[in-house]
Amino acid sequence: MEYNHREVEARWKSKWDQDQTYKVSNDSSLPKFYVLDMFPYPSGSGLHVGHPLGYIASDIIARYKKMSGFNVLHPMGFDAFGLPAEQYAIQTGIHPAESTRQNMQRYRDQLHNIGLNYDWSREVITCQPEYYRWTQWIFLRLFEHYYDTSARKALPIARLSEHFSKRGTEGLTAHGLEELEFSSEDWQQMSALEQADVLMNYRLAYRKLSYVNWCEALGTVLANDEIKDGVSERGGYPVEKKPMMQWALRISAYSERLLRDLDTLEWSESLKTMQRNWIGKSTGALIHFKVENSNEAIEIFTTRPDTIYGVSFMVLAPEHSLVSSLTQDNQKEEVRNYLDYVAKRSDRDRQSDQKSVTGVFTGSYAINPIKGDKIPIWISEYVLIEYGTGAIMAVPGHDTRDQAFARKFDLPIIQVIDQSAAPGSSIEEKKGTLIHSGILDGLEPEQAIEQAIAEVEKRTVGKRKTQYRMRDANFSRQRYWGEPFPVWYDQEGICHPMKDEELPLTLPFLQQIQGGTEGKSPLAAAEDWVYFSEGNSRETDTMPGYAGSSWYFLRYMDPSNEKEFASREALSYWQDVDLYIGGTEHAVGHLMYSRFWHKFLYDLGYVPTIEPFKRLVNQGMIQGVIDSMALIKDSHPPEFISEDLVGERPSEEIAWIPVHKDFVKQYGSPDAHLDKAGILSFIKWRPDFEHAVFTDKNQSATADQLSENFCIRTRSEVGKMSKRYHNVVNPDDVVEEYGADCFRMYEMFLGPLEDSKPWDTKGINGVSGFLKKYHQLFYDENKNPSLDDSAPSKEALKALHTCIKKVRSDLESLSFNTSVSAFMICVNELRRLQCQSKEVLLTLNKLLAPFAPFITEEIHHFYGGTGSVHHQDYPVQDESCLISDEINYPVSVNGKKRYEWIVPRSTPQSELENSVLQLEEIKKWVEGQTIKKIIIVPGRMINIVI
RNA sequence: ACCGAAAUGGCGGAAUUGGUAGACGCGCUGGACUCAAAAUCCAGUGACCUUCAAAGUCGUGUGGGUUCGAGUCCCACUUUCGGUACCA
Repeated sequence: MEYNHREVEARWKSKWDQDQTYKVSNDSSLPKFYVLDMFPYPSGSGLHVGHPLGYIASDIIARYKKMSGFNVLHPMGFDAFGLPAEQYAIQTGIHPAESTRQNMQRYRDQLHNIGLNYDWSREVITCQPEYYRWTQWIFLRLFEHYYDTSARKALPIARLSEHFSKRGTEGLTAHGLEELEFSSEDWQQMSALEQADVLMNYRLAYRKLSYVNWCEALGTVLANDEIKDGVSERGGYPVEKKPMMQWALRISAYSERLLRDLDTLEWSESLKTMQRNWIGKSTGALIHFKVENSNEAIEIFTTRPDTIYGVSFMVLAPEHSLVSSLTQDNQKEEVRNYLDYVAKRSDRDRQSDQKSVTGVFTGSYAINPIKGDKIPIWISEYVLIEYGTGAIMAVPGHDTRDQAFARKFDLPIIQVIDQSAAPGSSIEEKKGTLIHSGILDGLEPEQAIEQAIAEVEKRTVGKRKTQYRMRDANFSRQRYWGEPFPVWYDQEGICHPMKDEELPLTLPFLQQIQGGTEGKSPLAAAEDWVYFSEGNSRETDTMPGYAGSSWYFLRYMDPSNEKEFASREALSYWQDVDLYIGGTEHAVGHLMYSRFWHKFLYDLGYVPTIEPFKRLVNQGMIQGVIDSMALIKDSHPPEFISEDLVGERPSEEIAWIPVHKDFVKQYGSPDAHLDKAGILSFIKWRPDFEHAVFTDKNQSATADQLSENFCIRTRSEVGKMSKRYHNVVNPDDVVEEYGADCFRMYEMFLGPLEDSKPWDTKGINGVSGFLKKYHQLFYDENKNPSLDDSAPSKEALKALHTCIKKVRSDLESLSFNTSVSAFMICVNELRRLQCQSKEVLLTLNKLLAPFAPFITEEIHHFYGGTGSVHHQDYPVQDESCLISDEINYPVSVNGKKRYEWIVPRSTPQSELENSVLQLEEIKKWVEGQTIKKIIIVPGRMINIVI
């Protein structure tokens, strides 16, 4: 009998909705388990087959845990504020709220189709005022707190004002941007604005001058990503580094805790390493270098104070505040030209392009505070203003970048460590003995570092410092589609928080969304909203995408609470996320910000755990294949040629035009090409190429004149699946053709969850065939039950329990691909055995339920099961069914396998050793040789060494 | 450039602590059924050598190393993917 997935799946989908099969209660005596997916941004191209990979995995785990006796929270929502909706609005005039609403509905339908067991009543949407009210509320808490370095936690800012009025900055233990020093009298005499500025220096949410990539033509700030060769990727407009007052979050205050608490998490070592490197803790010294003939000093941070005698020049970042004052008249022109050049380069370019070393001399000199010599001060793009102090002491003898710079500009390279005793070590390794280094001579680098720090501290020209690479997070966006800041500025420019009861501050509706000029945000256009009362004005920047996503997992615990972001009871029951699954692209950004917010909320006593995500797994990306046709540049009429004809043509003569995947024959294979029909579809899609000429091996003609056997090959590359490349594969199409069960199992079967892999539908027939065979086990030709109550055979029980054991251990390690193959092996075996035992097959049906929720629910009810199959107990293996009486030993000679030897399990080792040499197949290999030893690994293998 | 990951048949991938490389599936080849095709079922399928078979040799990105034994551990490299702070 044929299994009709369309009918069965539609029926159970609505039955599950109706019965609220997946509704989760906070009121339960059962132990909790919280499985979370990274919620999607609802983009205009819909869900593609890559998204569900992680969702299916978490769904299987959620169902498995539920069947194992847990109360499982498995929610879904939308990260609904974001740039694409805003850009779409600018292009089309459709309001982001509207396009986002439509996209979300499409996503919901798609997710529903896959049979995911979300409790949709807990849906969280970041762009809704009911939600972002609490995002704003958390922002106000950040604004109202500072980080106390002694208490090692966030404390109310009011304590600071109190401290200042009593003692000034004396004994201050607050994490600040700049080190300030003033007395209590100074504080009393400050104006309200001055006091506000001082406090701003310590708030966890604060305003500071930051550099952004400003594009005047687009009226917006750009990400480094959006800049190519110094101009905007979109439109090719000039981009400049512009200083602007921006909100920032003081994540740097939490560096040490973010670093230390990584040890408590069940995350992959590689991911923890990435976070550790991102935090980038390093110890060293801050050292001041006086500028010759000036009162100025340059502050630098170095991890290698031991090499201070090797400093032969200093380098400032081009944006460094001392650049203009240190530039001598005769260098002015050159410096200005250089700054113009640097302004056009992104941070990425500046770091990655290390072959072309650039820089300019300021004309000024600094004095080495230990050695006392005079050294030139240069400016170079390889020093970044955002890292450290934005200035370095250059030691070309022991730093490769400094060395490249010294070579290029012919500056002295001084060796201060004799590394001859450690051959093969790089110049940067801390191996050898200090030389030419005065008081440090003869020391090893590690000792010399300590000695040098002691020396600079003694001379009060510097001090020991632990530095973190992680910078404070920029929290302002000059965008419309984001959370408004719940603050306002008075006439003096003092920033005031709104009251909690005034929240939410809703985003005003703008008919036209436009980038401003000179850094103004689109919200500036909503004048009634901005100037809400006489002399006062609102902040016109909005919060970035990660604001809403930094705490959404807490809201799922109590999504409709209007009094709190979540109740104490809900928080104390659900605690934290037990398993979090999402893409590796969030490895540092989102995961670091969420951890920071969570720790802050912990400090304030709102959440019970120090970390939000106990176990985390990054699923790999499912990539698409991007097919492009070769267009000869500047050809008239435009000429496309087959990929195999491109041959030796220089790459600058060819433009690669992406082709919609639906036009491509043999899509995803090495033989991918367009035939005549494909070309006709292509010109219908791209009418601008209507008169183009297409050339393959045999002919060259316009579209309508092509012969039937025409074949133009395309270039295929693996890349992101995205609307931009016209290669999005919609899960709905796969579900329609093969069913959700099949789609789910096929995605899992593709390979390990954590690996990236290109999408390919070719193998899906294997899983589809499996489900058909599975179905046939339960039904005879007349749709009647084919199972009975007969006692199962020993072989059938062994097949079943082998499968249970494998699947259970695979579920714990999230190895879904091998559990699918375990099911295949089991079903093949039970078919071969013609097993008709209810005991075996209905147990197998429960085992498969988390993977294939529809077909198993159908079978469960067909055999009179009550309730949902998804509420049954998950099968447990019976080890006694698994033991075999024989062992199959591979017998190797010198590590090369020569024979397979089956012996009874009970054979003692001594007997194995004696009789293995009597085997005919082994004798011929060892005859006449001296046997050195025989290695027997019990139950595993035997190796004879000669 | 820096940080992280990956590389195994024609393809996706499998392989407890180092212990039978290629499970499972796709594809392909041959056969059965059929007038024929599709579907289904059965058998074969890493490469080389060999008339066939048996047997053998080689084989997990490249080059070295450790070991009785290396896909797995160590060193050096190549390529691809993700991230690098305003894409999400």
